[in-house]
Amino acid sequence: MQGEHMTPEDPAQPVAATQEGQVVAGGVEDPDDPTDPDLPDNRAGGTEVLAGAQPPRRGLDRHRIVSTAVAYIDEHGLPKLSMRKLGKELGVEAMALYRYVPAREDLLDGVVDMVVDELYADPDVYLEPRHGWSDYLQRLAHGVRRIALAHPAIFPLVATRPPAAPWVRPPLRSLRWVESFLSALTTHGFTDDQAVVAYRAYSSFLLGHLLLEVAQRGVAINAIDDPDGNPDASRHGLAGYPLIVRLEPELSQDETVAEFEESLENLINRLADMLED
Amino acid sequence: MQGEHMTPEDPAQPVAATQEGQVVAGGVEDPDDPTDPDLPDNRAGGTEVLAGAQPPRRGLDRHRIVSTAVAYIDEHGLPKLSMRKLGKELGVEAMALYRYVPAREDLLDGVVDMVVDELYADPDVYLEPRHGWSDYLQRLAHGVRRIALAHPAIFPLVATRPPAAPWVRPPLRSLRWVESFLSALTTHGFTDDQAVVAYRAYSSFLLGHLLLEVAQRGVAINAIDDPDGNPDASRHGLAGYPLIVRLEPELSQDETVAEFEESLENLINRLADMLED
DNA sequence: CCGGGTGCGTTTAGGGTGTAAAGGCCTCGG
DNA sequence: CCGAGGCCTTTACACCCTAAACGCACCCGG
Repeated sequence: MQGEHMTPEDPAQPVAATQEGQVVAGGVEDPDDPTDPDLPDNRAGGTEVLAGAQPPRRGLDRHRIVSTAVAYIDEHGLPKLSMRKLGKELGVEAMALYRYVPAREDLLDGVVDMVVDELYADPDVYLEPRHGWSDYLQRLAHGVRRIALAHPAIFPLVATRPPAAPWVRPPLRSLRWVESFLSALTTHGFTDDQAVVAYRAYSSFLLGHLLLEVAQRGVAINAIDDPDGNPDASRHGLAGYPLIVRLEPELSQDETVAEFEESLENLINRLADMLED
Repeated sequence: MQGEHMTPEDPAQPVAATQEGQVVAGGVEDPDDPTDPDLPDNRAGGTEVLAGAQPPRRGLDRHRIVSTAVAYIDEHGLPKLSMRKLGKELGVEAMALYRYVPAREDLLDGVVDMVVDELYADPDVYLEPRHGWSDYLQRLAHGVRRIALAHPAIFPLVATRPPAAPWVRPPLRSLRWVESFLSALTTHGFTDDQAVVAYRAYSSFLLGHLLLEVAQRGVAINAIDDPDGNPDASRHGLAGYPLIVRLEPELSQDETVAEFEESLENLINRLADMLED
């Protein structure tokens, strides 16, 4: 769009300048932007975490259960997951799962943890900052975004589920990443207080943006899955909302990539300003 | 995601002390900051959205059902709500509800809508900007925050549930507020594009921040509700995280009010800058 | 006055869910 | 060879959502 100031601090930005700008005419919303580098389909390295052995082997263990649950939720959505279905998926009776998983709630915790742990397998995200703190934040944000887009049905759980360390405000799932974050900042000029402030601002921005993005994506996907949604049906009671009607082209445009980039950059700039004071 | 706040029928009550309220000590501070103006207990005026007739009258209608559901979720948490329980609450069999509510999912939509509609009853939030656009944004943000804090167990639904107009990106629940937002900005110097950009940035900031805040609040409340949480248990595997341990005082401090204020102000400044270019 | 709708709540029923408890099978170590 | 676990299945219970049929009380036109 317009003003596009990258952080001058680090020319080796992991993400090239977003210059998609081109939009499919007719206001049609195609959620799969082929230029979005965080979309799973556009990822180069085939990082298939789930080693789907097609024949339902007889070896049952917690990891296999949880990863099957992840795949099942990815495919059918969270509400469809039940112990019985998951058992069937594994060629086993529901009760067998209870030898490895104490309860359904616990299973969901495991699902969240496993998905969050995909960050460790992401070659573009470093646990330790190698090219400065702002590069670190950029990479981490895109890594988390990749996870969100890869598991849109699971990501809301990350935000909703009670966290591991309740006394961390705001709480995030992975203590290891909190530690990594704080370390990256405190070793790069941030005071303790500044690092904590930065952590709060960063995590709430990231969560909010991705949750919204995933929600709208889920809707689009649901619409495909469940094609009773007449496209004109949503336009029904729009009589009283002239501005929404007028701005429909802009509103229905998928600017999530650009908006994400811009907000992230702004946040980082804000943190940089904080550093100078 | 448990809630413990009563419906604000009687705001004159000071901090509500739960009967089983053995206060859990430990690192978690008291989440009820008596200086936070958005907390329901610190609110002055009476916002009696829920007309709760104490005796279970025989008149059944959709509004009464939904508002009872809101109260029930506020008190017992979302997972405890079932048609049977809600029926019992209303002195009626579960199936009776189906004359007014097509299904449970629909009921939850109604719950979200009712909670969002509390904005209209908020005397401090104007549908039209009276003191400039930035005052409008401030008031709106605090109004939404008040709702989130009044219904911590319900607010995650607002973010999670598929929206009314899927083609609005990002989608928010209330078309009326989207319209109001766009109107406020476009009549105060914003171009159409700028207004849409502002809408995106604003809504994702607000959602992210409040979701995080409500989640951490829910945790603290859960700890009271369900006192199996040994305060030392959270400190279990903290051996490998020296920074978290060192920054524990800062991290466990409840800075949500200040952080909210600061982020909101920063966002508004950013929008103001956009206006000048 | 009456008799049939009509609105509203209840009963019944069927399939689904989480999970506690007990029962079978099969493979090991002594 | 035999007992002991480990691993999975069976059974059972309580609860869930909801479709369908049923009663009951009212109202309203004849």
